[in-house]
Amino acid sequence: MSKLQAPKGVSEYFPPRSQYFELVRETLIQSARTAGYSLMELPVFEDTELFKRGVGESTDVVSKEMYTFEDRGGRSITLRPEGTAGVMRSVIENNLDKLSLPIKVWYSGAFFRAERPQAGRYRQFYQVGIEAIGLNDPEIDFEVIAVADRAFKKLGLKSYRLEITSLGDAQSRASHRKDLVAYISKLKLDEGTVARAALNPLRLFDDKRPEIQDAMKDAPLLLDYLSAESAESFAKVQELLTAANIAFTINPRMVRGLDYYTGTTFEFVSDKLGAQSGIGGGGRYDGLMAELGGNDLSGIGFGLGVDRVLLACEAEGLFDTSENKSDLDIFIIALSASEKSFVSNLINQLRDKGVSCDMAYGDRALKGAMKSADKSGARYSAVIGSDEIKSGNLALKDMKTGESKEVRISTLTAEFKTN
RNA sequence: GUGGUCGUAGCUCAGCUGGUAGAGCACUCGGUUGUGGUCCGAGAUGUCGCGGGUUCGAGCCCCGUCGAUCACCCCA
Repeated sequence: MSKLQAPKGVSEYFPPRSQYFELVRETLIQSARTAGYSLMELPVFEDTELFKRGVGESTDVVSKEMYTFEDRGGRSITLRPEGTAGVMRSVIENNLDKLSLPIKVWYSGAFFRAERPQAGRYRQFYQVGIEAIGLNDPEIDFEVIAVADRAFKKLGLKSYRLEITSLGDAQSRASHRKDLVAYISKLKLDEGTVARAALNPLRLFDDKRPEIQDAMKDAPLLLDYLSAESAESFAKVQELLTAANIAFTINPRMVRGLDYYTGTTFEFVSDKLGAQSGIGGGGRYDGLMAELGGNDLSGIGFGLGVDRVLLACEAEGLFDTSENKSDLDIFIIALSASEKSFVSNLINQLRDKGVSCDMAYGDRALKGAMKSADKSGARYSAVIGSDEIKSGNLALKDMKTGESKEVRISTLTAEFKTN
């Protein structure tokens, strides 16, 4: 008999670390809210067809990483491997694009990919993403990138870089692809690599093996094939980033794993994380909405990996784990069993008024109870015995300074109002 | 999916060439009458990931399995 354990490759967050997970996620979301994005809460499973058509059957994500199963009604269901396809489906289904454009939404939640796990690569992982749908303005491209960058800076992240490129429009890609395929056909490659190149020749740019990188050294770059329009738009995005003091490098060899990307494409990479270093990425996706049966609207968005951003923050030592972080205003101790119900009642009333508080449960001696007060991280503590109940006063002790002052129990709430 | 490394108390780890387990931190209690964080003392804790095998005997050897981890692949 084996003991129960979590399925392979899932990440779990519990105290005390969960507070940092929450902080990271909230900071990412807050940045989106600040820029006018609204919540989109979507199902974690969708019709398998959505991802096949949206993400692309040639991608690894769809061809070998999806959690697909049949439900009891015989439908093929897939646990969402990414967020954009679901958002587009919902936008189309609910006619959101009939309202004013762009539609700006954010989402947050769990995503699923059946990969071999590794630090920073989980089978269930968390993303915060935004989508701006309906307009193709370089200003929006800039906005999306800036929302991500602002969140990272707010968290205090420093050791990361932004890489951008443009995948151009359909015409740009078609003419480049022709030359690239011709170039690759002259290379001596192993079978698997040839197969990958056949699906998407751009993928070879991303191969980390030195011999492939060497072979691709002189390959034609998509950036050199950009149409005048695409080039102009890409230049504008760079101009806006520069003006906003957002450092970036142009990486003409950057490849994204999802097939729907077009135009401006970007990736945030931490250099503290080893192999799974992408902490977020995104890009424009012309044609995705039409492919899914909607109007032919352009869109751009990103997905940020909450797990990885957390890992990056920890690697940069941004969280002081030595300090007791807590929202508690006060921790109250009943001196003996006879005062326990009085204290229980008191903290219940304090909570009604919005004061966050806790009490010493169990039958610990005063010393032990003080220890739990200390560990709770509460700002103040108070002991209540028969004297306090008789006089109606208690000694409010500041846990940082050790000083205490007399306060009437009936007006205790007032002590915390100002905070 | 491919290859490598690892898996011992809640945590971090030690355990010599096989003789049935330890340290630090954390935890609980105490250092006389109602106040924590330092100090001192005492105490509890493990089916040594799981299942087989070799052996008189295995935490140490072999096989399998589960999980983690590193790289590839891929990506958040």
